Amino acid sequence: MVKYINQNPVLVAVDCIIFGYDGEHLKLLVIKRAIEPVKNQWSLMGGFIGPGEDLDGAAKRILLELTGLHDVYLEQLHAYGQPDRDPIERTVSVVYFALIDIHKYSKQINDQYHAEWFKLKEVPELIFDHNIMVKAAMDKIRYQAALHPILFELLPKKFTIPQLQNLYEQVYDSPIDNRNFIRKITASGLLIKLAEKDKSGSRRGAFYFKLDKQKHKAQFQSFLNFISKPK
Amino acid sequence: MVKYINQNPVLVAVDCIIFGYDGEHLKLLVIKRAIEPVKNQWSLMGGFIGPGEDLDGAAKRILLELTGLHDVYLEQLHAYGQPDRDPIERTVSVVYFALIDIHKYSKQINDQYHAEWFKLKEVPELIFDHNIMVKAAMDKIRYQAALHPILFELLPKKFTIPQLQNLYEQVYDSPIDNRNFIRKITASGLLIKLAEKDKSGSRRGAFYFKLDKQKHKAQFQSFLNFISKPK
DNA sequence: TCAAAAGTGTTGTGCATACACCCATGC
DNA sequence: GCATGGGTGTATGCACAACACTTTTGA
Repeated sequence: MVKYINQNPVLVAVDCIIFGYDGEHLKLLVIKRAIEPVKNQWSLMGGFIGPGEDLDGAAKRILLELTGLHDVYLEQLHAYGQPDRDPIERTVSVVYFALIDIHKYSKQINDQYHAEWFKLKEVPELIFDHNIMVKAAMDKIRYQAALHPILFELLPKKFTIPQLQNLYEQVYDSPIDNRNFIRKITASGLLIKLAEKDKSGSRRGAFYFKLDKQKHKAQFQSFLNFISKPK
Repeated sequence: MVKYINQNPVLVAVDCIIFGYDGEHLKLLVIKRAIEPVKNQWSLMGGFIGPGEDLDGAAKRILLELTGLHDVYLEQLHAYGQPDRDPIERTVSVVYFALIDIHKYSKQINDQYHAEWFKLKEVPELIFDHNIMVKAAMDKIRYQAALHPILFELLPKKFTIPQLQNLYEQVYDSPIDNRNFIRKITASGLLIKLAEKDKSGSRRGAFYFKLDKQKHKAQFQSFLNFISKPK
């Protein structure tokens, strides 16, 4: 079989930055690395691409392995290729980020990885360039969420407006005026009010809403301006 | 030296999508591929990453080889990893797009590649998945240009408002109201009017402007809304 | 004087912001 | 009855879109 001559093959890994939201805090799922080097240090979940597997496929596989979840919101973030980013062997990493409904994740699925959720502000030191990747992912999510309704991917089927608002406040790490917030959200027409209330957070209870999936899909590409523009 | 076991190294290439604007049309620079397979077919300019070279570095090198230009606007677009995208050998391609001032490009620089500029609408069939990459790059540029002043990268130091407007019209393939356009542009404060006029396009002549580089840098990250929102 | 492109203002509308109080309920 | 969080309305200003005519000047 013919090959390109004089080229150095390298390893290609896919790493996944997995975000979740428990109703209070935005969280990141990281694992204790199982192999040398830096075994047992905190790391993003990742793996090498298999033969016959494309990048998206590898990301889905890795996510499935760790979380047991299919059909997750997954987006390619960036490729990292510093020659020395992995001290053992040259490895180019293609990084994806995922937004999952944390309630669908069950710790039992795969305990071999010693996975743990950390609040975003309390994420420990990660191996290699993984901290940089996480920062880039947060920047991208803030950018995207300001224009497109991606944060719903983090919520369960039923959620309340206060939960949603808190999520935005977590992502942007700043308070939001709730009258204006509600107006924007309702104006977008993305939510369907349910009869049921969540009474866990207050005496009065907050109405549950669900996402109008048709509209969500239809409006995903248009610019929605959920977030006040920074002056 | 220790290595990861049981992994298949693959080739990693960097391909560059190079845009230029000649004052009339948005154009793409492609080359006639020099090596088998599909030798002599139209292709993006690319190359394999060298040892000791990171991805951005490889992109810069490739761009320099073809155009002779340093300090070009260059942005990573996406990584492509379909197992069979290159029929010879598994190759993951990390794609960058570049916006250059076409006047700085001189064909003499490097004629071995048989490079040619094509109007965007007349780009020929390219090898492998390169057409898909170009489409993705255009989508991204439209997205970016609607919010951030990136298109100035395509213009020479001195340019006229009609040129600039035509560039936006090329990118979005639709006419723009020039009163509203001028208002937005001047309101942004990004342009500095020069005394000189370009008399080549009309009897009356159009004033040259240059970019206020301070403001351009400062405002690059903020949302500018240059383009009317699609309803 | 005419053709061809450059340049210029106004108005209406909708959207974003700022801001403070009442509501419902369980204890 | 009171404490806690949920929910609601209005006034103001700004930014955008729609729209047509005058200016300049070389031929």
